[in-house]
Amino acid sequence: MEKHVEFSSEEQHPYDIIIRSIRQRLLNGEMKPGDRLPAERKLAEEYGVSRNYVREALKALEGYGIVETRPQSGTFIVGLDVNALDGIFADVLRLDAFDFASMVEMRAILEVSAARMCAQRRTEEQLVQIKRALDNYIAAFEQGNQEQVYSTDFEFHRTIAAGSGNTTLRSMLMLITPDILSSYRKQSMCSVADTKPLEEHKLLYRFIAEQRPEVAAELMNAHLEGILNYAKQLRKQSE
Amino acid sequence: MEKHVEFSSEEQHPYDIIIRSIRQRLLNGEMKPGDRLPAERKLAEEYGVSRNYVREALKALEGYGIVETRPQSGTFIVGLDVNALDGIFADVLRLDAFDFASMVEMRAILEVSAARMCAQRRTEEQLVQIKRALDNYIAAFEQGNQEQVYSTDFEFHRTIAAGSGNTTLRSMLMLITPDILSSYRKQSMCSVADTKPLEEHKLLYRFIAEQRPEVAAELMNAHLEGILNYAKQLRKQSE
DNA sequence: TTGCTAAAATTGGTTGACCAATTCAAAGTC
DNA sequence: GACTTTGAATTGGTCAACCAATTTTAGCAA
Repeated sequence: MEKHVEFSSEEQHPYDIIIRSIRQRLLNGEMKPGDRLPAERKLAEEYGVSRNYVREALKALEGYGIVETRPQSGTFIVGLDVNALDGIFADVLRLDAFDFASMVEMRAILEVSAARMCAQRRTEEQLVQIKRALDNYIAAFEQGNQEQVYSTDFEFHRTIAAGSGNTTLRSMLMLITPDILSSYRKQSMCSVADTKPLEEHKLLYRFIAEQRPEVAAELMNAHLEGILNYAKQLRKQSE
Repeated sequence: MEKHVEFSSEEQHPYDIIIRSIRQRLLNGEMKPGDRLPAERKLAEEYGVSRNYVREALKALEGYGIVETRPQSGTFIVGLDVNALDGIFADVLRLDAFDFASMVEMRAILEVSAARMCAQRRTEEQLVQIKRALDNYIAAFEQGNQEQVYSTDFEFHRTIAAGSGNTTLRSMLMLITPDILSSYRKQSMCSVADTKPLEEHKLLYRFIAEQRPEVAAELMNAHLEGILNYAKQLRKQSE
């Protein structure tokens, strides 16, 4: 293989190639759950890539629970059913291909749950932080700074997620929000001209302060409705 | 720094140290959103670690949308509000500390949504795959193989998530399920002796086949109720 | 002073080499 | 023959060095 050649957009990244290949070995029956897969050096040589890429790929697979790696011993396929494993593989390979419609839809589900749980369980300290985020949002609105509005809007929603008391929910929301934000920017959604979201944020804070879970959840749902409809349109278009 | 010293459980992994430090610089005001952070070599030298760890940490931060790295140019902090950025940092640092209660609670939220959406939108082909997973599950049950039951149960739920048509939902579920599964194993939950989940799976398949979203969602909720109660107990204990 | 050009320094991307822990099999012992 | 010992080979973990693209700077010309 040529040395020091950057990977053009046409050819796949070694990362993908390796993961796909390991998946193939599993489907072929060449390897079974529980087996130890070839050493990193071996894999690197087979695919004609550096060991770094192999390690990177294996690390990703480990993150998804497909393999376990024991130092100075080897990397092993976990003892799940082949079908189950293949399902995870499919997800790992597509993970960066989160389509926008799915993300937005998912955001709505998570945010509504977060609002409900936050109204139920928020501590006083968390409420203070939500209030602070709200104030920053209002200030950005009055200032008319579009970029600041995005940023503080994001922060407001994040504090609510934190107030849900569910660390997993919070992390998952964080996982998709940056992508969604950048999409908003491109499409110039949530213009600063529209004051409706501002009122909704204020009201949302009140419901959370008053600990009214269902009302808060409903309002959050309404708050994201515009975006949801947009997602539905996208879904229809792609059909 | 000593060479080739494995990191004991007491001292933190370089990965964490680097991320924490970058966060600190941001909070100090030493760096602002949009700034370029020091070169990888510089950071490596400062923290007395290898460049590998710096790159690993930066890659993680890039994955969470905190920084953007441009080849041969540098790594830049994205232009979000400082508060917003710090929120993400908190999540990145805690990500591997998904507490079990949160994960289980989250799983229930995701699975109920998945069941509903699956009943609405599943294609015929997806239905076939769900049926196949169900049959494997039943077979494992009759065979009395506990490990196989876990595995096929997991696969059944996965096919439903796939049938939801929402790739993000699917990926998120995949993200937490392995951890949950391993916890189940440790606690010997969902024993093969109990045939209730078996009946629920059969019924769930029927509702999805008949395209009855709300009933399917309700049943899924009931199906996970036992686990949810367990999570609530854990939450109370930790309070 | 201003604008342009080229070379030197800096950057992230990539690779090969080294390290200690583990594994495994052959030699040794009873 | 069964068990133990030992050392060589293999493993993942770590690090330093090299590469090409980019950025910065120094020099020169107008």
